[in-house]
Amino acid sequence: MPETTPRRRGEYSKSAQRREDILDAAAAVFSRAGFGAASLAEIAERAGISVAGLNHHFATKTQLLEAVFDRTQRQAETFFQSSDPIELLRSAVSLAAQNASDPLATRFFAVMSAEATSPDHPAHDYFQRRYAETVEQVLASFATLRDQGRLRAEVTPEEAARAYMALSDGLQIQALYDPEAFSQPAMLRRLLSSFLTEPL
Amino acid sequence: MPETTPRRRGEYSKSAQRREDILDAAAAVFSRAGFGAASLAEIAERAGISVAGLNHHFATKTQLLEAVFDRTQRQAETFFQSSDPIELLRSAVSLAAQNASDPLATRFFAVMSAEATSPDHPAHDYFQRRYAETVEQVLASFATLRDQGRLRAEVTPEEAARAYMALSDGLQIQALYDPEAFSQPAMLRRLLSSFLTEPL
DNA sequence: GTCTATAAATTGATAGAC
DNA sequence: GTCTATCAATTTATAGAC
Repeated sequence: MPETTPRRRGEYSKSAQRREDILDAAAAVFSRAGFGAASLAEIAERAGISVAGLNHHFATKTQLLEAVFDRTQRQAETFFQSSDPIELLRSAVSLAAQNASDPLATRFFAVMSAEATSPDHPAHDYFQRRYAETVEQVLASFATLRDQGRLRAEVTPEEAARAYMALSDGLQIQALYDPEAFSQPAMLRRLLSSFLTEPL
Repeated sequence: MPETTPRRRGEYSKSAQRREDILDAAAAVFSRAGFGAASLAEIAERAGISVAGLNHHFATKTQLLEAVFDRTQRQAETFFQSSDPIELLRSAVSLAAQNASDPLATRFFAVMSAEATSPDHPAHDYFQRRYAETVEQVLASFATLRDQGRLRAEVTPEEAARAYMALSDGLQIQALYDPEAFSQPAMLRRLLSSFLTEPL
């Protein structure tokens, strides 16, 4: 990148790196304390910056939380792209494997999705929309499977969809309390298979 | 009760009622804010008492949280008493119905079980023990069902036990975001049935 | 962009009167 | 058993120097 560029060399990337550091620190503190009890002082300390410096990048605590969501959202978007329903279920199992290897991110979402059930929580609308969208998407996949005769007759597509989401959320909690007790992806794969006429 | 009793008439019951009021208020605030962000001032205000008066009944915030757990524990103990495994699963469905009618208590446990996955949370040991005990109990029931040939061969007792717990926890979150979308007990009953060789 | 200094409010908890 | 008054610590956010 030549020096004629308006932005001096390294300036942007250094600032962007600082932003990433802050978001890492914020995710860690939010996941442990929840939103309300998380302190900007601790986030700033973890990020190696002062509170005033932190407030320069993110003016308010809520904006900081939203920035953490935006980032993880961008990272997750690449995960569910296949249109083949079986492939999508396999992606879900892969996602469980990723969750098992990243307890911090797992706890962040577990804590936020629980406390954001309160209507006045800053992430309430985000999660309400997110759950509604996920139900729709997974439901569509199971509906396709049913039309192909690959869903067991005892289970409706909606039941399978809500069950998948509940199993995913619930197994993460269990794994956080006892990571050695079971394999999250293996358990999820076998339970999803129990809804199908063929193994996953 | 004659006046010669050391405890004056009505004194105990009034104090006990105040305690109940405080625990109600505490459960409401803890469920919305989590433990760390819950303020004693708000709890005291809801209970119609000063903060100092609150501290007279419960010396510390942690003791207050533990008292809320103790009470709900006592209330829930009467729920799972049957030794017949099918009856125990039916009790689980009834419990889901009760949860659906009490979103405040539901959110209290959802929020606490998520944030207590952090090892330094005041309720961490409580939930870790609670989850381990529940796995054991439900596992034993499904093992009995398997021995009786009432559990589908594709599902192991441990998978069924962890699935039940995950479904229970996960469906509660979904119901908190969209209470009208589905019937929690009906969904749980049908999903549990899908693990069995006979409808529940 | 990052800092020090500071504001204004709130925190959990205690002391002591009644 | 409940109160007022108070404590020291921490909270989010801002102002202004560099």
